[in-house]
Amino acid sequence: MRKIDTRDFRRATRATSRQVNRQILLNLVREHQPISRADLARRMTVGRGVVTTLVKELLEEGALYEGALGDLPRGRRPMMLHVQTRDRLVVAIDVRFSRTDVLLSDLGGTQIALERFATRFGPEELLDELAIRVRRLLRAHAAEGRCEGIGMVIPGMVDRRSGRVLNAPQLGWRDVQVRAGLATRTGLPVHVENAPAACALAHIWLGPAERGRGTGESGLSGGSGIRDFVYVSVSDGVGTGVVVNGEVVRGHGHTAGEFGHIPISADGPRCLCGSQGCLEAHTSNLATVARYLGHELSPAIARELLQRSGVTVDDVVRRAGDGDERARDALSETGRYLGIGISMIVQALNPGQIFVGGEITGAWDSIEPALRAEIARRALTRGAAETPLVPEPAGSLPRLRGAIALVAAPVYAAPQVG
Amino acid sequence: MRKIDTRDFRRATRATSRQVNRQILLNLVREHQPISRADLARRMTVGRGVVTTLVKELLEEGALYEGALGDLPRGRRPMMLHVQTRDRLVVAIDVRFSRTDVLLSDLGGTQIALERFATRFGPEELLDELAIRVRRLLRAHAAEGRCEGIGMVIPGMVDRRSGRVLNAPQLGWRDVQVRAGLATRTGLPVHVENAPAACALAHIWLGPAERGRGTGESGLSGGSGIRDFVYVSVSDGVGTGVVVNGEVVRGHGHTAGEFGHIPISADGPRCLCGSQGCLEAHTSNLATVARYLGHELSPAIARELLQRSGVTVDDVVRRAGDGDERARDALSETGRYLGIGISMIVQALNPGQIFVGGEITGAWDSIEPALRAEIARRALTRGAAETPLVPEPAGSLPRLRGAIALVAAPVYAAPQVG
DNA sequence: CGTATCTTGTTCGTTTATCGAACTAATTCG
DNA sequence: CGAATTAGTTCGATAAACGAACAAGATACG
Repeated sequence: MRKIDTRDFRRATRATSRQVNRQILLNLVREHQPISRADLARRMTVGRGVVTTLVKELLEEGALYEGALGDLPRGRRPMMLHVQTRDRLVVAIDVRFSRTDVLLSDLGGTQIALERFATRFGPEELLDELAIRVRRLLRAHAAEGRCEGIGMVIPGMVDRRSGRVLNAPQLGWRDVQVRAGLATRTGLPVHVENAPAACALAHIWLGPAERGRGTGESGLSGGSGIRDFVYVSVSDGVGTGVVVNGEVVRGHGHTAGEFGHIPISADGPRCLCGSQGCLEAHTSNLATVARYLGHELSPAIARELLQRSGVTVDDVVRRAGDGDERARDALSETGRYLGIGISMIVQALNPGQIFVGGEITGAWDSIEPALRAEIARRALTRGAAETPLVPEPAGSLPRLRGAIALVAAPVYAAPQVG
Repeated sequence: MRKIDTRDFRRATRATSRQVNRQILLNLVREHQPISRADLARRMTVGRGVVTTLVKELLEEGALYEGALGDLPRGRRPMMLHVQTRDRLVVAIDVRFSRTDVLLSDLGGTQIALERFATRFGPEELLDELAIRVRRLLRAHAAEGRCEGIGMVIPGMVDRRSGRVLNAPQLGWRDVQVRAGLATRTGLPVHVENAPAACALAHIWLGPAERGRGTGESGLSGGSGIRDFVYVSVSDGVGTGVVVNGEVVRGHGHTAGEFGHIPISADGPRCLCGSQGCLEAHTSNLATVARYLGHELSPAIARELLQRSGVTVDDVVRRAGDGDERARDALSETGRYLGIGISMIVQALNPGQIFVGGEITGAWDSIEPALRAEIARRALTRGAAETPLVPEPAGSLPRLRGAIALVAAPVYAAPQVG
């Protein structure tokens, strides 16, 4: 029931049908591999002849490969098909205040090599440094012809289409053309996105991060299958990625998902954004640590306090695990405030699932009860009250997975038609 | 960048290309009529031959008709095309606590006949009554073969796919199969939807209501062109319809858009939903009248108070227009609270436009300044702060227009592919 | 008035997709 | 070994876009 945009539509040409079916087939293999041609034909309710020609095309392009023969009780044994991810590489970049991560990975999310360095705050200097490291990384792994592109996530507002960073307060950037700068330096296609939005994208395309990571089999099983969910990222800031109908919502001015700055109390602590009582001011890592130290202060004062005390969120999480009651209470209170914010998301968008990412998920048993209680208390329906909550530990590098998804998504996405 | 749903996808068949192009063409005529075949070919960047065959098909189906010859400086004069709306009728039904409206209209939204009657709260009784009235209405206007379907809007949660009302507190309905009941009684296709979501749908497909309504030319110009917006309906309850990428968002459990029950104050008035300080508790018509009468009470008490005083929102709006300072202050305060709620919508979804519907728009000059100020104060970007606000008076029957859109949308929507 | 020019709309042969039936290949069962 | 069964390929039929040629209807200009 989508309206056709008469200013910007895509007409069906002779090749469109094939493109659509090709992409459906590719995704069926992705989510059901290993799978035979005959099985694909049955799932697509199409003759096996069509599958033969589509698969031949995809094999020639290197998008699929033939594996072993399958087993059947009777008849000829089928040739099993797989998606090719090993020879299709991605450079994922995560820029943050404290440091910048550069990861060489394959399209399935399997990590190959990870580098870290102190972020340079001048955009040109950072891009120069990144270009050098990307070239070196690709050469070191003989990956120069096999890299499909660069995905880059930024803590701030990004115009994904033009590849411009609109405003990243943590980096002090405003209106910076990142895509063109890095693309000309490296000769690779570059995708830039806001970090929480990219994390949500990773859950669409790569599924939730595995606990026992590093397995040979990739995480390319194709995500949770739920097409309406919200990813809540809790770290220095609090941001969200909103997914509706299998697509990330970016809004009219590329600033959708800024749930971090909705007010949840009229007289709460002052926030960096200038407002008061924002969700972020109550639930960021800074707020949690300040609360642990016995203060509910404005971030400017809290930041100073923290530097003096030297306590980090990871410390609070660890002490909670060791049974420190004050740490558990501080985290539980963060969970309660987070619940107030998330209950608004539930009422506004009725997502099928909510992912929570960040360091505090390390103390999920301190967070979850208060969070769940607050959502249940405010929900209007039983279904909304029971919206599944899924924690994602910061150790699984969700932002880098988001950067990978930026490159993977266009490879597997539905062609735009209409 | 949409992910293909491998559990529920639509494969491209031989007919798909044509269906897509047919629908694009239909929408181009809809939004640019009168328009010639040659113009359509240029806009679609396709040969005129394709347009000829597509148009022939649409003419035979009665979706288009040929009008007069156009004028050109040189060359053969083009035959102008129009969409057929006059001979394609719709029955629109708006069920509310106070009354039920039944409207016979055409696909373009031009009203033909309107009936009103007291709502019967038994679902079966109401459906019986509706079936009788629909049949009578169609016979009286010799429209029995020309009716495309029935659109019905409900104040409550609706599963649009199955046509069930999940929960409508105002009517006291729970789990009522409305669609099947009315379809078998009338023999017509029936579409059921939550009222604010339908109002949003009307803005997608019919555009904003005209001030000087009743003009011969229909409102089928095709909407505002903005594909991300929110419709906020303020009446007995406060609800919203959320539109992302030209499509209404319904959520995982069909309850998206319940912004009315997000909390905007911790110690605010108690709401009918059981919670406290909900947006609805601060901004519903009930709340506005109570505030005018000098109380900020829970709705249960307020309802009784109102019945004793006999004052309605329309009275408050009228008195504000006459210069009553107390009325203006009460409405301004409603605007301020509405601004708090809407600023959350702006931060969450960054819509390109916000429509406000309901009786209080009759005193827009009392509402708007406080509303605008609150949004600007909380917005994170200049673009968000300047999000256009568009009032829609209750007199333009937005809910009935929503019901019409329920029938019109599937006729013109993009075919689902992928 | 006659002719060149220009634009609209139709027709028709070419290419390329799905569709479906026939065919070959590989395997198990009796 | 032969019948039955399943996988995968091939090939002719059909229907769509594509593109060039053509007819129809209008103006401009001698």
